[in-house]
Amino acid sequence: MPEDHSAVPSSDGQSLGRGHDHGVVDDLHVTVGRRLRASGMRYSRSRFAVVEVLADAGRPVTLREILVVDGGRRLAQSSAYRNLAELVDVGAVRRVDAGDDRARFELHESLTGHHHHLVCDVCGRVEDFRVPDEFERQVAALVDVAEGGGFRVDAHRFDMLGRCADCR
Amino acid sequence: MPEDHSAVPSSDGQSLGRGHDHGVVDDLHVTVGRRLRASGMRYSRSRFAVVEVLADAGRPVTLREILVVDGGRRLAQSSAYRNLAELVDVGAVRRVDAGDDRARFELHESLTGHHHHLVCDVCGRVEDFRVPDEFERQVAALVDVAEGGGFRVDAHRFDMLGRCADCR
DNA sequence: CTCCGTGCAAACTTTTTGCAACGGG
DNA sequence: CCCGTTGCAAAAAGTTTGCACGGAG
Repeated sequence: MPEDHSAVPSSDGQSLGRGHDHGVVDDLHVTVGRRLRASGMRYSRSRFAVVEVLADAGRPVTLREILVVDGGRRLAQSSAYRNLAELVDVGAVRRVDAGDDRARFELHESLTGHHHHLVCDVCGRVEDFRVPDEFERQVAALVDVAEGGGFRVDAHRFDMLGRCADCR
Repeated sequence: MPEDHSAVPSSDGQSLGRGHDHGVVDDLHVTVGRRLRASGMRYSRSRFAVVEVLADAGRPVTLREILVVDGGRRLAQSSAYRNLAELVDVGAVRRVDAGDDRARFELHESLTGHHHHLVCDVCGRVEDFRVPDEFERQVAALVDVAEGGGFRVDAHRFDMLGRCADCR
């Protein structure tokens, strides 16, 4: 199921930053490969390419954007869907709901850090948005309230919806 | 576009509570009827039935749940989709994303009051969840941050994802 | 009488599945 | 060689649209 903000499903609790100069990307692939192999899967060229696209984008991307991977080589739709589902399963990718009909995907928070989203209602573009710790502490308090009511909270999502700078 | 937490699109800024004993439901229909007519539409039997289902549920419901309206009378799928789209347009209904493939709908916040959701990853059920004002004040602060970055915030959504009491 | 609203069926879009061929280890 | 992975095509699922009929105003 999509929208998983939970802790790392794998056992290698590594958390990688994004946007750094070097090394980090290698770590990313090492980590993803490890998680796949831990579930008996290979880190194939297609999967690698998918992860590259997600890492380069730095924001949730639609399936269509992912299809053009590996510098023009076109990945079969079915393979893309399968790869993404597998990457979601091993906790390397997260599915993001933007309110429209298109599925969007981003690297799992265990790889990029916890964040939220700004969703443009016009063009559908989704940008990452990090919030102060104080806010997350408030969220934690709400989690307690919900759990007191018998609901087991695994994750949360907080999105702002509106118009991005390009569409206003 | 779904997920509209914004202010009342219509001009009759009425806000109705839910779960009260009587009168309120009538007000609900009066308000919805007014908003439809303001856009040149009728409050037909089908639309009335759809609103009834949403009001009775008190939580976001799937299209399938809406199809069985009016005590067994089955509404055509196309009509349901059309009615819902129209009700969304006039600000009487809001579309809710639960992460699965099924569309869900609830009465607009201008009719039920601002709230958030508990989404069960297992059965897909969505429950309403109200949060303290203090939290919303924090949200307002974050809205300012986002707008400072050039993003015009129309609404926000905050959902907790996990397992409901029945599925844990 | 004039439109709006409805049902039915067909069309569309997005996602999933079956199957044979491919290829890494 | 074995078995995970891929591409292609077909199938499914959900949503939208075209069209003619029926009913409200």
